[in-house]
Amino acid sequence: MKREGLSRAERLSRKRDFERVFREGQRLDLPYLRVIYAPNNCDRRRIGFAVSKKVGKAVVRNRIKRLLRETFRRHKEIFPPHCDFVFIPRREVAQLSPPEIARDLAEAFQKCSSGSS
RNA sequence: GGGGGUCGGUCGGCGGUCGCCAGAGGUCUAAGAAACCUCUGGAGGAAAGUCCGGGCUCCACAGGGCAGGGCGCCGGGUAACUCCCGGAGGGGGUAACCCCUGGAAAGUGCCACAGAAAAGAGACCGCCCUGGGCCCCUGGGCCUAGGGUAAGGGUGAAACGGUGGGGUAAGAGCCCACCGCUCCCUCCCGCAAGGGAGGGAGGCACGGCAAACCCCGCCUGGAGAAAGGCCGCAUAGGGGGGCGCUGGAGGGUGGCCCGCCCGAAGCCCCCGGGUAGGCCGCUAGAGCAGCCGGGUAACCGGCUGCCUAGAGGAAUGACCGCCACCCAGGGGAUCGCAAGGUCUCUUGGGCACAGAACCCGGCUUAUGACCGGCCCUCUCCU
RNA sequence: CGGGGCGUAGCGCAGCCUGGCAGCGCACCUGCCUUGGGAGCAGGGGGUCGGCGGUUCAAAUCCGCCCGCCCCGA
Repeated sequence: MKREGLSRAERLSRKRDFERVFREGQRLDLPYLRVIYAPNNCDRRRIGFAVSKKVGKAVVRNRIKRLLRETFRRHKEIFPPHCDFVFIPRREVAQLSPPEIARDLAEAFQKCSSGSS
């Protein structure tokens, strides 16, 4: 598999996958983004989106998903392995760039893992 | 040159790094899947809102009536339309041009406030006549009762033709002339809505609102791609209730009735329980481009060429560089008396609205900028 | 994909169907009462009727289009 690729196998596409993450997952909050993640039993990280219509029109929602997908694709190493992630963004995400989001997420995951260990 | 009207077109280009979706081919493999490689294709004029109209699919056929809903000058276009084109009448604008459209002499209803009166008119003030009383006194004034009067005043969005004359106690289409209006007839033009001309009748009746009920005419069965079809899995069987067992329960998707069809022994409802995975539908079509022909036009016909996203928790992207385009500031060159124009360099900023979810035709709404055609108007020069 | 509801004063709501006055409660302001406050009493101010058009003499109300919020069904 390509290191910086993002194929369909790396995405969540079933209602029951989403429901499992929401039910069993941990929360990670940024001012502009909430990530819920839970361990899965496959050998890779998978992502999914829950973007409310309140965030914006279809163009804005699509842009947010693309930015977050790009962030994940370029910086998979900062995410915990063997987990499913659901991103719940706020509208401010549309104004950010992938490196900024990656920096904030890396910091947050760092703090989270050091706090739990 | 300025302002305006109208019709149409375009959505930036090139390159780089890392990626996404679909299809085809290949590598690998016993085969398939996965993975990887190559090639090709990959958002819009509104893809939007979901406001109309169709196609398609299912409901036996999509049949009749009622209810409900929609539309409304005339003719044409179309698969169809509430859309489009052409015309008619009315209104607005100097004009190009734009906007509006059945019936109020079938009925019902409403027209607040103000005003005397608001719709088969109406007497508040005023004007006039008559009776009575009082006052100055051959005439009038004031008060009062009855009557006449729609010319004048004032109210209102709206007050039941206008001007002039006759007439009268005062007035009034009461009568007359002209203008306006209504109805009828004939002729001409037009498919028609309607227009024009001529003649006749009528003193004039018919206020407004149907985006109030309504009347008239026309259209309209229902649901929607989670339509629908195939495969797989499941439909175990627990509890309660109802109606039937042979001219018949019940069912066949929309409100009712009829009709029609299925249904001969079971069927229906509620609680509880189970399922919600894959494939097809899914993109070649009222298709797009060019040319020719018909038509004032919308549009139609013929020929040739082309294949142009099709998928899900959702692809068409992220970040750079260069060049275009627009705006603002500064520098230079040049034309000009000047305002300013043209070219060039540079700095900064801008480059909208918006993302296919079965497919088309429209409507509506959101939008930065550029390009082009035609037309109107004002100003200047020759 | 289909359907429904709401938007009126700072807040919560009537009025809309059947068109002419925009109203109610709480809150706010002023005065009285009280040593002061609260309560009470009396008086008062405040609304582009979500926006833009249209019909009408007249629109919160009727008819279009748009905006925002909320809720259903498959």
